[in-house]
Amino acid sequence: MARTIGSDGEKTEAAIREAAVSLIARYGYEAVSMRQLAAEVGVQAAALYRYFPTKEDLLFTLMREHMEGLIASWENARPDDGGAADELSAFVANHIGFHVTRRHSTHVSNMELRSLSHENLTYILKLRAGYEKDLRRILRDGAEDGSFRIGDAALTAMAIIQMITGVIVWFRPDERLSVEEVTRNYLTMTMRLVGASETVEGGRRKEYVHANAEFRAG
Amino acid sequence: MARTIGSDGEKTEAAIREAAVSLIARYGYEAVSMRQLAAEVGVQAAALYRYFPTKEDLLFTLMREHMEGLIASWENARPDDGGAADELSAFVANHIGFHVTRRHSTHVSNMELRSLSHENLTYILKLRAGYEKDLRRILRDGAEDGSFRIGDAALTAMAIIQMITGVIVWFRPDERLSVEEVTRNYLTMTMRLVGASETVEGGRRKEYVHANAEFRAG
DNA sequence: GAATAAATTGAACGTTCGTTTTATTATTTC
DNA sequence: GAAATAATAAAACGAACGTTCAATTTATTC
Repeated sequence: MARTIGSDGEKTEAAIREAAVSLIARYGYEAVSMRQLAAEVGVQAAALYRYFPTKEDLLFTLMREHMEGLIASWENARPDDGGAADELSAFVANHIGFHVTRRHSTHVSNMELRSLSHENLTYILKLRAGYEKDLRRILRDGAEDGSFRIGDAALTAMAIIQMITGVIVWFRPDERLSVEEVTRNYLTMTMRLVGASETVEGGRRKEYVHANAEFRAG
Repeated sequence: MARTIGSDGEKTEAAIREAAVSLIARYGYEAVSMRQLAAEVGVQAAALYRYFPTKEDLLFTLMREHMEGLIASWENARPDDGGAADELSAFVANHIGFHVTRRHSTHVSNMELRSLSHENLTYILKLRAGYEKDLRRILRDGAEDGSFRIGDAALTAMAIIQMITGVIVWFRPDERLSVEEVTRNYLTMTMRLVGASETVEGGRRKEYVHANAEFRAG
Protein backbone atom coordinates (compact mmCIF):
# COMPACT_ATOMS: atom_id res chain seq x y z
CA MET A 1 0.00 0.00 0.00
CA ALA A 2 0.94 3.61 -0.28
CA ARG A 3 -1.22 6.72 -0.19
CA THR A 4 -4.41 5.95 1.74
CA ILE A 5 -7.90 7.04 0.83
CA GLY A 6 -8.89 10.36 2.31
CA SER A 7 -5.36 11.18 3.41
CA ASP A 8 -4.69 14.89 3.82
CA GLY A 9 -1.41 16.55 4.67
CA GLU A 10 -2.86 19.27 6.85
CA LYS A 11 -4.94 16.88 8.89
CA THR A 12 -2.04 14.49 9.32
CA GLU A 13 0.29 17.24 10.48
CA ALA A 14 -2.24 18.46 13.02
CA ALA A 15 -2.76 14.91 14.24
CA ILE A 16 0.99 14.46 14.63
CA ARG A 17 1.33 17.62 16.72
CA GLU A 18 -1.57 16.69 18.91
CA ALA A 19 -0.37 13.14 19.51
CA ALA A 20 3.20 14.30 20.06
CA VAL A 21 2.26 16.87 22.72
CA SER A 22 0.13 14.32 24.50
CA LEU A 23 2.67 11.50 24.41
CA ILE A 24 5.70 13.63 25.26
CA ALA A 25 3.86 15.27 28.16
CA ARG A 26 3.00 11.85 29.53
CA TYR A 27 6.15 9.84 28.92
CA GLY A 28 8.84 12.37 28.11
CA TYR A 29 10.56 13.19 24.83
CA GLU A 30 13.30 10.57 25.03
CA ALA A 31 10.89 7.84 26.05
CA VAL A 32 8.57 8.38 23.10
CA SER A 33 9.70 6.72 19.88
CA MET A 34 8.81 7.81 16.39
CA ARG A 35 7.13 4.44 15.88
CA GLN A 36 5.02 4.92 19.01
CA LEU A 37 4.01 8.39 17.85
CA ALA A 38 3.19 7.11 14.37
CA ALA A 39 1.04 4.34 15.82
CA GLU A 40 -0.90 6.90 17.86
CA VAL A 41 -1.52 8.91 14.71
CA GLY A 42 -2.44 5.76 12.79
CA VAL A 43 0.38 5.97 10.29
CA GLN A 44 3.79 4.46 9.58
CA ALA A 45 6.87 6.03 11.14
CA ALA A 46 8.28 7.08 7.78
CA ALA A 47 5.25 9.29 7.15
CA LEU A 48 6.23 11.57 10.05
CA TYR A 49 9.30 12.68 8.14
CA ARG A 50 7.17 14.34 5.50
CA TYR A 51 6.19 16.93 8.11
CA PHE A 52 9.15 17.20 10.45
CA PRO A 53 12.73 16.63 9.28
CA THR A 54 13.87 15.22 12.64
CA LYS A 55 12.41 14.23 15.96
CA GLU A 56 14.06 17.19 17.64
CA ASP A 57 12.61 19.59 15.08
CA LEU A 58 9.17 18.32 16.01
CA LEU A 59 9.87 19.01 19.68
CA PHE A 60 11.21 22.47 18.87
CA THR A 61 8.11 23.32 16.84
CA LEU A 62 5.85 22.34 19.74
CA MET A 63 7.81 24.42 22.23
CA ARG A 64 8.19 27.44 19.98
CA GLU A 65 4.48 27.58 19.26
CA HIS A 66 3.66 27.21 22.94
CA MET A 67 5.88 30.15 23.85
CA GLU A 68 4.68 32.30 20.97
CA GLY A 69 1.12 31.56 22.02
CA LEU A 70 1.84 32.56 25.58
CA ILE A 71 3.42 35.83 24.54
CA ALA A 72 0.60 36.63 22.12
CA SER A 73 -1.95 35.85 24.82
CA TRP A 74 -0.23 38.20 27.25
CA GLU A 75 0.07 41.01 24.71
CA ASN A 76 -3.64 40.72 24.13
CA ALA A 77 -4.51 40.63 27.83
CA ARG A 78 -2.19 43.41 28.96
CA PRO A 79 -4.16 46.46 30.15
CA ASP A 80 -3.51 49.66 28.24
CA ASP A 81 -3.82 51.84 31.29
CA GLY A 82 -3.97 51.29 35.02
CA GLY A 83 -1.31 50.94 37.67
CA ALA A 84 1.20 48.24 38.40
CA ALA A 85 -1.33 46.31 40.48
CA ASP A 86 -3.67 46.09 37.51
CA GLU A 87 -0.86 44.96 35.28
CA LEU A 88 0.26 42.32 37.73
CA SER A 89 -3.27 41.06 38.16
CA ALA A 90 -3.67 40.76 34.42
CA PHE A 91 -0.34 38.99 34.11
CA VAL A 92 -1.16 36.39 36.75
CA ALA A 93 -4.68 35.78 35.49
CA ASN A 94 -3.55 35.41 31.89
CA HIS A 95 -0.65 33.15 32.85
CA ILE A 96 -2.82 30.78 34.85
CA GLY A 97 -5.60 30.78 32.29
CA PHE A 98 -3.22 30.04 29.46
CA HIS A 99 -1.46 27.23 31.24
CA VAL A 100 -4.42 25.38 32.72
CA THR A 101 -5.98 25.19 29.27
CA ARG A 102 -2.72 23.87 27.79
CA ARG A 103 -1.52 21.44 30.41
CA HIS A 104 0.25 19.13 27.97
CA SER A 105 2.22 21.67 26.00
CA THR A 106 3.12 23.44 29.25
CA HIS A 107 4.59 20.23 30.58
CA VAL A 108 6.54 19.76 27.38
CA SER A 109 7.85 23.32 27.42
CA ASN A 110 8.89 23.10 31.06
CA MET A 111 10.45 19.64 31.05
CA GLU A 112 12.10 19.10 27.69
CA LEU A 113 14.41 22.06 27.32
CA ARG A 114 17.42 19.82 27.72
CA SER A 115 16.48 17.80 24.67
CA LEU A 116 16.88 20.80 22.38
CA SER A 117 20.01 21.55 20.41
CA HIS A 118 22.03 24.53 21.58
CA GLU A 119 20.66 26.68 18.78
CA ASN A 120 17.02 25.81 19.38
CA LEU A 121 17.44 26.09 23.15
CA THR A 122 18.80 29.60 22.75
CA TYR A 123 15.78 30.59 20.69
CA ILE A 124 13.28 29.30 23.26
CA LEU A 125 15.15 30.85 26.17
CA LYS A 126 15.11 34.19 24.38
CA LEU A 127 11.32 34.09 24.13
CA ARG A 128 11.06 33.09 27.76
CA ALA A 129 13.45 35.82 28.89
CA GLY A 130 11.41 38.47 27.13
CA TYR A 131 8.25 37.30 28.84
CA GLU A 132 9.86 37.26 32.27
CA LYS A 133 11.42 40.66 31.68
CA ASP A 134 7.94 42.10 31.36
CA LEU A 135 7.02 40.79 34.79
CA ARG A 136 10.17 42.28 36.30
CA ARG A 137 9.29 45.62 34.77
CA ILE A 138 5.83 45.52 36.33
CA LEU A 139 7.34 44.71 39.71
CA ARG A 140 9.89 47.53 39.46
CA ASP A 141 7.24 50.01 38.38
CA GLY A 142 5.09 49.02 41.33
CA ALA A 143 8.01 49.23 43.73
CA GLU A 144 8.89 52.73 42.51
CA ASP A 145 5.41 54.22 42.75
CA GLY A 146 4.77 52.62 46.13
CA SER A 147 2.22 50.05 44.97
CA PHE A 148 4.46 47.16 45.99
CA ARG A 149 7.05 46.45 48.64
CA ILE A 150 9.64 44.18 47.09
CA GLY A 151 13.05 42.98 48.19
CA ASP A 152 14.54 41.96 44.87
CA ALA A 153 12.59 42.29 41.62
CA ALA A 154 14.34 39.46 39.77
CA LEU A 155 13.98 37.07 42.68
CA THR A 156 10.34 38.02 43.20
CA ALA A 157 9.60 37.57 39.51
CA MET A 158 10.99 34.03 39.53
CA ALA A 159 9.11 33.19 42.70
CA ILE A 160 5.82 34.38 41.21
CA ILE A 161 6.34 32.62 37.90
CA GLN A 162 7.19 29.34 39.56
CA MET A 163 4.26 29.63 41.90
CA ILE A 164 1.69 30.35 39.20
CA THR A 165 3.12 27.91 36.66
CA GLY A 166 3.01 25.22 39.32
CA VAL A 167 -0.77 25.28 39.19
CA ILE A 168 -0.75 22.66 36.47
CA VAL A 169 1.17 20.22 38.65
CA TRP A 170 -1.69 19.69 41.05
CA PHE A 171 -4.76 21.34 39.57
CA ARG A 172 -7.22 19.08 37.79
CA PRO A 173 -10.43 20.45 36.30
CA ASP A 174 -13.65 18.79 37.49
CA GLU A 175 -12.37 18.84 41.05
CA ARG A 176 -13.54 20.82 44.02
CA LEU A 177 -12.07 24.11 42.79
CA SER A 178 -12.92 25.81 39.51
CA VAL A 179 -10.38 27.64 37.39
CA GLU A 180 -11.92 30.91 38.49
CA GLU A 181 -11.61 30.06 42.18
CA VAL A 182 -8.03 28.93 41.75
CA THR A 183 -7.15 32.08 39.84
CA ARG A 184 -8.76 34.23 42.52
CA ASN A 185 -6.72 32.49 45.19
CA TYR A 186 -3.46 32.91 43.30
CA LEU A 187 -4.23 36.56 42.65
CA THR A 188 -4.71 37.17 46.34
CA MET A 189 -1.50 35.35 47.22
CA THR A 190 0.47 37.18 44.55
CA MET A 191 -0.73 40.58 45.70
CA ARG A 192 0.12 39.83 49.29
CA LEU A 193 3.47 38.41 48.24
CA VAL A 194 4.48 41.69 46.62
CA GLY A 195 3.26 43.63 49.62
CA ALA A 196 0.54 45.43 47.70
CA SER A 197 -1.17 47.90 50.01
CA GLU A 198 -4.65 46.76 50.93
CA THR A 199 -7.41 49.30 51.23
CA VAL A 200 -10.50 48.97 53.33
CA GLU A 201 -13.74 49.96 51.69
CA GLY A 202 -16.98 50.09 53.60
CA GLY A 203 -15.56 47.95 56.34
CA ARG A 204 -14.84 45.07 53.97
CA ARG A 205 -11.31 44.16 53.14
CA LYS A 206 -10.79 44.72 49.47
CA GLU A 207 -9.12 41.80 47.80
CA TYR A 208 -7.21 42.29 44.63
CA VAL A 209 -9.52 40.96 41.98
CA HIS A 210 -10.74 43.75 39.77
CA ALA A 211 -12.77 43.59 36.62
CA ASN A 212 -9.78 43.49 34.34
CA ALA A 213 -8.02 40.91 36.43
CA GLU A 214 -10.63 38.27 35.85
CA PHE A 215 -9.52 35.20 34.09
CA ARG A 216 -9.96 35.41 30.38
CA ALA A 217 -9.28 32.40 28.24
CA GLY A 218 -8.03 32.56 24.68
CA MET B 1 41.34 -7.99 32.37
CA ALA B 2 39.06 -8.40 35.31
CA ARG B 3 39.33 -7.04 38.84
CA THR B 4 41.46 -3.90 38.82
CA ILE B 5 44.05 -2.81 41.35
CA GLY B 6 42.59 -0.92 44.29
CA SER B 7 39.01 -1.66 43.29
CA ASP B 8 36.60 -1.42 46.21
CA GLY B 9 32.89 -2.14 46.15
CA GLU B 10 31.88 0.66 48.48
CA LYS B 11 33.86 3.25 46.63
CA THR B 12 32.54 2.06 43.28
CA GLU B 13 28.95 2.17 44.47
CA ALA B 14 29.36 5.68 45.81
CA ALA B 15 30.99 6.75 42.56
CA ILE B 16 28.09 5.27 40.59
CA ARG B 17 25.50 7.17 42.64
CA GLU B 18 27.37 10.41 42.35
CA ALA B 19 27.90 10.10 38.61
CA ALA B 20 24.31 8.97 38.07
CA VAL B 21 22.81 11.95 39.92
CA SER B 22 25.00 14.34 38.02
CA LEU B 23 24.38 12.83 34.58
CA ILE B 24 20.65 12.29 35.02
CA ALA B 25 20.18 15.81 36.35
CA ARG B 26 21.97 17.19 33.30
CA TYR B 27 20.68 15.01 30.47
CA GLY B 28 17.66 13.19 31.88
CA TYR B 29 17.20 9.57 32.86
CA GLU B 30 16.23 8.27 29.43
CA ALA B 31 19.03 10.12 27.69
CA VAL B 32 21.76 8.67 29.92
CA SER B 33 22.91 5.19 28.92
CA MET B 34 24.44 2.63 31.22
CA ARG B 35 27.59 2.74 29.09
CA GLN B 36 27.81 6.51 29.44
CA LEU B 37 27.38 6.22 33.19
CA ALA B 38 29.98 3.47 33.38
CA ALA B 39 32.45 5.58 31.41
CA GLU B 40 31.93 8.48 33.82
CA VAL B 41 32.71 6.16 36.73
CA GLY B 42 35.67 4.69 34.88
CA VAL B 43 34.33 1.17 34.69
CA GLN B 44 32.63 -1.19 32.24
CA ALA B 45 28.86 -1.19 31.95
CA ALA B 46 28.56 -4.73 33.24
CA ALA B 47 30.14 -3.69 36.54
CA LEU B 48 27.16 -1.44 37.31
CA TYR B 49 24.96 -4.50 37.63
CA ARG B 50 26.86 -5.69 40.66
CA TYR B 51 25.40 -2.75 42.57
CA PHE B 52 22.02 -2.08 40.99
CA PRO B 53 19.91 -4.84 39.42
CA THR B 54 18.38 -2.54 36.80
CA LYS B 55 18.71 1.00 35.55
CA GLU B 56 15.33 1.89 37.01
CA ASP B 57 16.32 0.51 40.40
CA LEU B 58 19.27 2.87 40.37
CA LEU B 59 16.96 5.80 39.67
CA PHE B 60 14.57 4.71 42.39
CA THR B 61 17.39 4.45 44.92
CA LEU B 62 18.51 7.99 44.14
CA MET B 63 15.00 9.39 44.48
CA ARG B 64 14.14 7.46 47.61
CA GLU B 65 17.26 8.58 49.41
CA HIS B 66 16.65 12.17 48.35
CA MET B 67 13.14 12.13 49.78
CA GLU B 68 14.18 10.32 52.95
CA GLY B 69 16.93 12.87 53.41
CA LEU B 70 14.49 15.73 53.00
CA ILE B 71 12.09 14.29 55.54
CA ALA B 72 14.87 13.58 58.02
CA SER B 73 16.20 17.10 57.59
CA TRP B 74 12.77 18.57 58.30
CA GLU B 75 12.19 16.39 61.35
CA ASN B 76 15.47 17.62 62.69
CA ALA B 77 14.75 21.26 61.93
CA ARG B 78 11.16 21.34 63.14
CA PRO B 79 10.79 23.53 66.23
CA ASP B 80 9.52 21.78 69.33
CA ASP B 81 7.52 24.76 70.50
CA GLY B 82 6.43 28.06 69.03
CA GLY B 83 3.47 29.06 66.94
CA ALA B 84 2.50 28.32 63.37
CA ALA B 85 4.59 31.24 62.12
CA ASP B 86 7.71 29.72 63.66
CA GLU B 87 6.91 26.35 62.18
CA LEU B 88 6.32 27.78 58.75
CA SER B 89 9.54 29.77 58.92
CA ALA B 90 11.46 26.66 59.85
CA PHE B 91 9.79 24.68 57.08
CA VAL B 92 10.67 27.20 54.39
CA ALA B 93 14.21 27.73 55.59
CA ASN B 94 14.90 24.02 55.82
CA HIS B 95 13.34 23.32 52.46
CA ILE B 96 15.37 25.95 50.67
CA GLY B 97 18.57 25.02 52.48
CA PHE B 98 18.17 21.35 51.70
CA HIS B 99 17.43 21.89 48.04
CA VAL B 100 20.05 24.46 47.15
CA THR B 101 22.74 22.18 48.58
CA ARG B 102 21.36 19.24 46.56
CA ARG B 103 20.57 20.79 43.23
CA HIS B 104 21.24 17.66 41.20
CA SER B 105 19.24 15.17 43.21
CA THR B 106 16.43 17.72 43.48
CA HIS B 107 16.30 17.95 39.72
CA VAL B 108 16.23 14.19 39.45
CA SER B 109 13.47 13.85 42.04
CA ASN B 110 11.34 16.52 40.41
CA MET B 111 11.79 15.54 36.76
CA GLU B 112 12.06 11.78 36.60
CA LEU B 113 8.96 10.57 38.41
CA ARG B 114 7.50 9.33 35.14
CA SER B 115 10.41 6.95 34.60
CA LEU B 116 9.54 4.97 37.71
CA SER B 117 7.47 1.81 37.68
CA HIS B 118 4.01 2.09 39.16
CA GLU B 119 5.14 0.44 42.37
CA ASN B 120 8.19 2.62 42.87
CA LEU B 121 6.27 5.74 41.89
CA THR B 122 3.66 5.00 44.54
CA TYR B 123 6.36 4.69 47.17
CA ILE B 124 7.96 8.03 46.31
CA LEU B 125 4.62 9.81 46.12
CA LYS B 126 3.74 8.49 49.55
CA LEU B 127 6.86 10.06 51.02
CA ARG B 128 6.13 13.28 49.24
CA ALA B 129 2.50 13.33 50.36
CA GLY B 130 3.53 12.94 54.00
CA TYR B 131 5.91 15.86 53.73
CA GLU B 132 3.33 18.09 52.09
CA LYS B 133 0.70 17.07 54.61
CA ASP B 134 2.87 18.54 57.33
CA LEU B 135 2.89 21.88 55.58
CA ARG B 136 -0.89 21.82 55.22
CA ARG B 137 -1.20 21.12 58.94
CA ILE B 138 0.95 24.13 59.75
CA LEU B 139 -1.16 26.31 57.52
CA ARG B 140 -4.42 25.08 59.04
CA ASP B 141 -3.10 25.58 62.58
CA GLY B 142 -2.09 29.11 61.72
CA ALA B 143 -5.42 29.83 60.08
CA GLU B 144 -7.30 28.58 63.14
CA ASP B 145 -5.38 30.56 65.74
CA GLY B 146 -5.43 33.72 63.63
CA SER B 147 -1.75 33.74 62.71
CA PHE B 148 -2.52 33.37 59.01
CA ARG B 149 -5.25 34.40 56.63
CA ILE B 150 -5.61 31.65 54.08
CA GLY B 151 -8.15 30.92 51.40
CA ASP B 152 -7.52 27.23 50.84
CA ALA B 153 -4.88 25.33 52.80
CA ALA B 154 -4.18 22.69 50.15
CA LEU B 155 -3.90 25.25 47.39
CA THR B 156 -1.69 27.49 49.49
CA ALA B 157 0.57 24.58 50.42
CA MET B 158 1.14 23.69 46.79
CA ALA B 159 1.79 27.32 45.89
CA ILE B 160 4.38 27.65 48.64
CA ILE B 161 6.11 24.38 47.81
CA GLN B 162 6.36 25.21 44.14
CA MET B 163 7.62 28.67 44.89
CA ILE B 164 10.35 27.59 47.28
CA THR B 165 11.39 24.51 45.31
CA GLY B 166 11.72 26.70 42.24
CA VAL B 167 14.72 28.38 43.80
CA ILE B 168 17.02 25.83 42.26
CA VAL B 169 15.82 26.64 38.76
CA TRP B 170 17.35 30.08 38.74
CA PHE B 171 19.58 30.35 41.81
CA ARG B 172 23.28 29.82 41.29
CA PRO B 173 25.76 30.12 44.14
CA ASP B 174 28.59 32.58 43.61
CA GLU B 175 26.19 35.09 42.17
CA ARG B 176 24.99 38.40 43.52
CA LEU B 177 22.75 36.83 46.17
CA SER B 178 23.88 34.49 48.94
CA VAL B 179 21.86 31.55 50.15
CA GLU B 180 21.05 33.48 53.30
CA GLU B 181 19.80 36.50 51.39
CA VAL B 182 17.69 34.34 49.13
CA THR B 183 16.23 32.46 52.08
CA ARG B 184 15.41 35.72 53.84
CA ASN B 185 13.61 36.96 50.76
CA TYR B 186 11.57 33.81 50.40
CA LEU B 187 10.68 33.84 54.08
CA THR B 188 9.33 37.35 53.76
CA MET B 189 7.34 36.46 50.66
CA THR B 190 5.95 33.32 52.26
CA MET B 191 4.81 35.12 55.38
CA ARG B 192 3.11 37.81 53.38
CA LEU B 193 1.54 35.20 51.12
CA VAL B 194 -0.18 33.52 54.06
CA GLY B 195 -1.31 36.86 55.40
CA ALA B 196 0.74 36.61 58.57
CA SER B 197 0.02 39.62 60.75
CA GLU B 198 2.97 41.95 60.84
CA THR B 199 3.86 43.67 64.08
CA VAL B 200 5.69 46.93 64.46
CA GLU B 201 8.44 46.98 67.05
CA GLY B 202 10.26 50.16 67.92
CA GLY B 203 9.14 51.85 64.76
CA ARG B 204 10.80 49.22 62.58
CA ARG B 205 8.71 46.83 60.59
CA LYS B 206 9.39 43.35 61.88
CA GLU B 207 10.09 40.91 59.12
CA TYR B 208 9.58 37.26 59.73
CA VAL B 209 13.04 35.92 60.20
CA HIS B 210 13.56 34.70 63.73
CA ALA B 211 16.46 32.88 65.26
CA ASN B 212 15.06 29.45 64.66
CA ALA B 213 14.09 30.21 61.11
CA GLU B 214 17.65 30.72 59.99
CA PHE B 215 18.95 28.44 57.35
CA ARG B 216 20.59 25.40 58.77
CA ALA B 217 22.33 22.91 56.51
CA GLY B 218 22.62 19.22 57.20
C1' DG C 1 -8.25 10.58 -19.25
C1' DA C 2 -3.45 11.25 -19.30
C1' DA C 3 0.11 13.57 -16.73
C1' DT C 4 1.54 15.33 -12.52
C1' DA C 5 1.71 15.94 -7.65
C1' DA C 6 0.83 14.54 -2.95
C1' DA C 7 0.72 11.08 0.67
C1' DT C 8 1.99 6.99 2.50
C1' DT C 9 3.79 2.15 2.89
C1' DG C 10 7.16 -1.46 3.76
C1' DA C 11 11.60 -2.77 4.05
C1' DA C 12 16.01 -1.84 5.25
C1' DC C 13 20.32 0.68 7.29
C1' DG C 14 23.69 1.09 10.82
C1' DT C 15 23.73 2.19 15.66
C1' DT C 16 22.73 1.95 20.29
C1' DC C 17 20.12 0.23 24.02
C1' DG C 18 19.69 -2.56 28.74
C1' DT C 19 21.17 -6.71 30.22
C1' DT C 20 23.44 -11.48 30.72
C1' DT C 21 27.13 -14.72 30.67
C1' DT C 22 31.63 -16.27 31.23
C1' DA C 23 36.26 -15.79 32.26
C1' DT C 24 39.90 -13.48 34.77
C1' DT C 25 42.26 -10.92 38.14
C1' DA C 26 42.80 -8.78 42.84
C1' DT C 27 41.97 -9.16 47.58
C1' DT C 28 40.91 -11.47 51.84
C1' DT C 29 40.77 -15.50 54.84
C1' DC C 30 42.83 -19.17 57.26
C1' DG D 1 50.66 -19.67 50.35
C1' DA D 2 46.56 -22.06 49.06
C1' DA D 3 41.54 -21.51 48.99
C1' DA D 4 37.71 -18.67 48.85
C1' DT D 5 35.56 -14.51 47.67
C1' DA D 6 34.93 -9.92 45.63
C1' DA D 7 35.31 -6.96 41.65
C1' DT D 8 35.71 -6.29 37.17
C1' DA D 9 36.48 -6.98 31.89
C1' DA D 10 35.15 -8.59 27.50
C1' DA D 11 32.02 -10.29 24.48
C1' DA D 12 27.63 -11.21 23.14
C1' DC D 13 22.22 -11.12 23.15
C1' DG D 14 17.98 -9.70 20.95
C1' DA D 15 15.38 -5.68 20.69
C1' DA D 16 14.59 -1.06 19.69
C1' DC D 17 16.17 3.31 18.04
C1' DG D 18 16.03 7.47 14.35
C1' DT D 19 16.19 7.77 9.72
C1' DT D 20 16.36 6.79 4.53
C1' DC D 21 14.81 4.97 0.18
C1' DA D 22 12.25 3.05 -3.40
C1' DA D 23 7.84 1.67 -4.71
C1' DT D 24 2.92 2.44 -4.88
C1' DT D 25 -1.46 4.41 -4.51
C1' DT D 26 -4.69 8.33 -4.25
C1' DA D 27 -5.83 13.03 -5.55
C1' DT D 28 -5.43 16.93 -8.53
C1' DT D 29 -4.60 19.46 -12.81
C1' DC D 30 -5.41 20.48 -17.56
